Order: sequence, then C-alpha cells, then structure tokens
Amino acid sequence: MPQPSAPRKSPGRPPRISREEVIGTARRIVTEEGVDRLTMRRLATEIGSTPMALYHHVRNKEELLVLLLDDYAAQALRRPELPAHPRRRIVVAAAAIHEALAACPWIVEVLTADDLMSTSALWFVEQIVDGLVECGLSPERAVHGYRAIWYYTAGEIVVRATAARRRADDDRGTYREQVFGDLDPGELPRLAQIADRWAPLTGEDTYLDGLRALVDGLLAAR
Amino acid sequence: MPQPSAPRKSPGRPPRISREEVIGTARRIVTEEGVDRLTMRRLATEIGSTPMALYHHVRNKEELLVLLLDDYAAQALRRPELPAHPRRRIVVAAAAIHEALAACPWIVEVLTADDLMSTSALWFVEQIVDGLVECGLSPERAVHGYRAIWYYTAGEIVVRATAARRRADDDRGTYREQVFGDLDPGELPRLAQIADRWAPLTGEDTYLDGLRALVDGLLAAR
DNA sequence: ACCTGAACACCGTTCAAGT
DNA sequence: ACCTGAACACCGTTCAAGT
Repeated sequence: MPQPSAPRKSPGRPPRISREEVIGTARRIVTEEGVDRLTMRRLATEIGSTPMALYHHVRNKEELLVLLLDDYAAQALRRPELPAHPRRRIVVAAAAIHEALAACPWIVEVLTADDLMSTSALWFVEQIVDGLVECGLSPERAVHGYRAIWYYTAGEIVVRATAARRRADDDRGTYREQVFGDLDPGELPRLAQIADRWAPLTGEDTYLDGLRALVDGLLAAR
Repeated sequence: MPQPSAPRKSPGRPPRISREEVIGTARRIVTEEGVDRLTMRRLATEIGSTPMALYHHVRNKEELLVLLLDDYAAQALRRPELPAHPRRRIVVAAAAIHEALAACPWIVEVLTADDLMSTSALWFVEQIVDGLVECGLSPERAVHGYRAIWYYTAGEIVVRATAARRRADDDRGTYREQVFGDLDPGELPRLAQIADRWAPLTGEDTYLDGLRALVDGLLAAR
C-alpha cells in the first residue's frame, strides 16, 4: 500500500508537496499533540496548502492513519537479537512488538486493525509462529497461537491506553473507588477482600507474566 | 454514576424528557444503525427536542456512551449457572462476558474503558478471581490473572470488530493477499508455508482455545 | 428546573474550475 | 498532473434568554 507515486515522464504540473511530506508532517502533529489533533484541515495549513491538495497524495484520512502506522512500525520495530530457545524467542518477539506499541500512545486508534499491524511486523510474526512450530505445534495451531498472543498484546495496549486517557480526562478514579467501597462482602467476597489493593495491583505492569502464562498454556499439549 | 436524578420537591418546570428516554433512544439508534450514527443532534431530533436539552440529563457524549454500556451490560449479562470446578468456572465466566460483548459490535469504541467494564460485570469478575484463588493463587496473583484474561478478551473483541469493519469498508483483503503472496520463503519461511491458509485460519473462532491455554498457564505454578 | 435559539469553532469530503 | 475556492452536510458544546 505505501506505493510511492511513481514519477512517470512528468507530463503535467510539478508537485508542490509529496506524500512523504504529508506523512512526515502528520507524524509530527500526532507525536507532539496527539492523534485527536490531526485533522486534514490542520495538516493542510501546517503544510502550507489546502485540505484538498492532501487528497491527491492519500485517499482519505483512514489511509493516512494506516500509512502513519506503517511509518512508525518501520522505524520503531528494530529487530532484536533473539534467543535460540524457541519458547524464549516467542516471548522476546511478542514483547518487542508490545514495547514499540506501548511507547506510542496515539497508535491505539489505528492499531486495532487486523492480525498484521504492518508489513514491518511480519518478521516478528514469523519468529513467533516458528517458535511455536519448533515447540511441537502444527502450523495451524501455531497460527492460532500467534493470534491469541496478538489478542492479548493488543488488548493490553488498548485497555491501558484508554484507562490512562480517562484518568486524565476526569475523575473516573473516584468512581472506581466508590464502586469498590460499596461492595457487599456477602455477595462479592473476593473483590471486597482486595478492594483497597485493587488500584495499585491494577497499576502494576504484568504484561510479561501474562504473556509467559499464555505461551506456557499454548505449548502444553492438551 | 447512573444516578437517577432524584425528584426533589419539584420546585421548577416539569421535565419533558427523562434520562431513561435519552438512554433508551440512544440505544435504539446505536443498535439499529451503529454507534457512528449516534450524534447529540440526531438523538435530539429523534427524541423531539433540541441538542441542548440532552445536556440537562447527561454531562456530555462520553458519559452518554458509558451509560449506554452500563445499560447494555445490565441487560445482556444474565448470570449463567457456573460449574463447581474452579478452573471451568473461570472459563465459563470469561466466556459469558466475551459472548455478551461479541454480540454487540458497537460496544468496541466504548468498551476499551478500564478493567471493569461495568458494575454489572463485577459478579463475573468475582467468579474469575475466586476461581483463581481456589486454584491456589494468592489474591494478588488472582487479580493479575483476571487482568490478563480481560486483556485477552477485550483484545479479541476489538481486533475482530475492527477487522470486520475494515473488510466492509474497502478491499483490505486484497492488500493482505498481496502481502502474503509476495512473501520471500527464504526470509519468512513459516509464513510463506501457510500463506494460502492464513485467511481461513484467521477466520476461525478460537477464543475458547486461547482462553483455556491462558488459564492453564496462569494456574501452572511457575 | 428545565428547555430553546442562535452562535462558536470546528469537521471530512466533493465538485468544478484553474494552471 | 496537481492544486485551489467555494460549498455541502455535518459535528459537540457554550451562552444568554425564556417559561
């Protein structure tokens, strides 16, 4: 899809702005001010042009966001050295994707795309699928296993990001405290029991623990 | 938060519309036409009033959406009979939440709220946490385990829903086929190997398999 | 207390025309 | 081929006034 408009024999007006400039400026707005502030109009004025000029370089806003995701992935997903041990390799590859996404809060709105977030991520997908196969899973089960890992990873990112946004917006924290304060220990004993520790426990980053558990479970012959 | 405006001594003008009517009409629009079509203006004309009248019954659109989620959860989350066996109980409770959410595609935009999607879901959370504790986890690890399950579940819903939306919008399928057709078997052998089976494999519903694997992994002492 | 009208400050996108 | 101006069909929300 990131198909750089092939410069034919240039039988027309020379371009004043390029697709790269559009994406680059969009990236700046998005990293500096958040994805909400990225509008076609804003982008156009920032670039010194008109909204409609943009539509000559991207099909619409949706495509612009996907291009932005590809752009980020290509830059952020540097391939790490992977352990030889397949189970560890799976964990490290998934954690690398997770880390890149977690470092980039604006990505959430676009992220939730599909099983493959970007062609740049394919190498990581390969590592995970290969690790699962090496551990004895059939190719089919390995693909399903990869998807389970992706659900878990994307879910962690999305839930965490929107929770953070809500927290910034208004006092939802107060709401939660209220709910957990009013718990009936007769009906919901476990929750009542750990009600006062819920917030700090929830704040802890346990992505890796859950990932390891999931991978363990996927590899356990059942 | 769903605090029905307590009717005091009614020392003013009698209300023409109620919060219930606002939520009910919003629910109808959202289930019939999708969440995108729910606008404050649309809702107002549907209800035979003006946009600003709504702001007397809900703080803003964000709150309206949260109320809508609560409303749906209260209605859709009927408590099932749970197995006595704790591990099975965890799976059934999580699957019940998942089923309710999956049946309701509009929920995705709101869903990604926090660890507790709604007070109506607390009973299910209790069942999951309790099951994990009964299986030998400490309360702290049980909370973390519940969160891992929630990440996985929310991720499955979000990824699947947006994938479906994209598919409806345009021919992203074509894009994926193109990517998987161009794979270099030297660099990405596993993916090349199952490239032609990727689409059907991805279409299969393996939520329960992944859930069981995750729960197994969480329960395995490590 | 509850509702209305008019306005503010925006959106994404299309269409027809210009160079 | 690339860009512009003007317009279409909308948004959420605030403010001041009415009953």
